[in-house]
Amino acid sequence: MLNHSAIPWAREGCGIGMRSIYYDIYESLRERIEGGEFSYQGFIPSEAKLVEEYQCSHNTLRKALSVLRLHGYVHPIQGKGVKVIWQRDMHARFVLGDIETFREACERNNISACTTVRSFAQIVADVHVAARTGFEVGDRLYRVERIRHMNGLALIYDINYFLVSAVPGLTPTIVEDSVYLYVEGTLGMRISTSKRTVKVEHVTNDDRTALDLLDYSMVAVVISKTFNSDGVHFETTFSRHRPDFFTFHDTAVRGY
Amino acid sequence: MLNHSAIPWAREGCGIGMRSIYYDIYESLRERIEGGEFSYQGFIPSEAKLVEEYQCSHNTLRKALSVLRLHGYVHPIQGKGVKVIWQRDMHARFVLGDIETFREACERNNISACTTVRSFAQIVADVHVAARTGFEVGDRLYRVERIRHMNGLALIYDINYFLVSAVPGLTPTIVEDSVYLYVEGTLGMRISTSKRTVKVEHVTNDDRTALDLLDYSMVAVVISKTFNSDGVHFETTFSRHRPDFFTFHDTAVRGY
DNA sequence: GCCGATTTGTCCGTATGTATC
DNA sequence: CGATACATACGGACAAATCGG
Repeated sequence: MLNHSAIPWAREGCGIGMRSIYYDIYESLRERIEGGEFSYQGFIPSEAKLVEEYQCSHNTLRKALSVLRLHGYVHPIQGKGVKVIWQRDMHARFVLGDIETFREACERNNISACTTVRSFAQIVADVHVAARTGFEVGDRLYRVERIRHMNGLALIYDINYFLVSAVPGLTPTIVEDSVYLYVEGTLGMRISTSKRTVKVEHVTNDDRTALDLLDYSMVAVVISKTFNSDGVHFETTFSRHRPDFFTFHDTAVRGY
Repeated sequence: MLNHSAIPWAREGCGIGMRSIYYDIYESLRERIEGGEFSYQGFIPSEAKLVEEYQCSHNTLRKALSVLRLHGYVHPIQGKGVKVIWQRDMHARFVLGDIETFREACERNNISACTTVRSFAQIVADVHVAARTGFEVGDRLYRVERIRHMNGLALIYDINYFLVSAVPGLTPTIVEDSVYLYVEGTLGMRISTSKRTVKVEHVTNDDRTALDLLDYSMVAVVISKTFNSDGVHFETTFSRHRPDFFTFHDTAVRGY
């Protein structure tokens, strides 16, 4: 079964899964919606019925519903019911945000993907780096450049900065595989919040040499600042995408 | 006082405000964080203390905290406390997403802003329009083109599609002022969920004539599908931004 | 290493308000 | 008006994580 989430740490097999009643109910209802049991613009059963069905409390079910709402699956209407507003997205070539990661999208489309490490170094943040990354001047950082390939095309150019004190023992080999597997698996670190910013920038000389850019003169840039379970900002990543392979999804909900 | 939210319907003066205890507490804590009472990486008072202070229940306070968390203000750590992870963003010229709208950003920077209507028409969705907007073939739609100016520069080119049955009586005059004021004020419609997609596209001939593009060859495009309080998809908007005046913010939280 | 105090996380049951039909 | 359904709020209970003695 698929886990539709672009947030790296939300993938299956990473870290400890969300074992809680409300999350299980959320996943169950999500699958029932995606499976077509409840159709677009239709209503799911009432809270009372679902409480009976899942044998849980009112509050627990409401928590599950609130997560469904935040992810854009349903829309509750006071006095009427909870309406389904999710539709399958037909023609998204490459989706970031709520949907899936680079690797997941590749797997789903049966596209061969691989990652190569362009550079790996330990640095100390100077004024310039600190301003760009949000770290403090003097912080020791790993600086990693990686290139994501799809079907032999270099399409994403990632520049990561990791706080050494939070992610000790990082190596080029680990980085070529999966940093999150190392961070959550070996180090046992939990990751929680990610603040992301999307911009559009002119291509740099590095972009030109790193990516298969055709004649594109600009790239989509996702700047992601990630916090671990201690609330420490331990990573900043600049993800530079060729425009035609870039899509970013987001759901905004009133009152949340 | 400022309401920092880019989601149009979350602005002050639109519709009925969020009058609830948990939301008042959320706003209070947000202001205390932004005001510097609690500093970055510091802890806010414990749940028990805040329950005492705000004279509310455990659960109500937790709801306020969950909203703070979803907005990227705090990070709770089990057994320790709730850590502040919000920092003031220094050098964002123009921010979309969680922060503010075009109009708000202009007001904040003391920049004169205005909107001009480029075209206004009623159409019936054909196969092409339906596929692009998510409406059904045959739906009657208002199609509106507007240009947002800052300091005399045409920087954003908005193409809106409104469902006529949901937003009857729309006129060019209303559209030049504020659609949301009309929709929420006059029609009394509540707006709830907005699904947004960010892409980067080549400039079109329309972009060239509508915007002051300098030598940019691409634009940032925000495609926004908005649902009203009945869960009906009533608007799709394509917002085409000059790249250097475009920033999109987002906060992703594990378990939500 | 253990224990107890503190703090957050989850869950339950209940009551009341508000909107829809 | 009453029945239904979602929204908010309260209070209590226990689990899990952290920290200090």
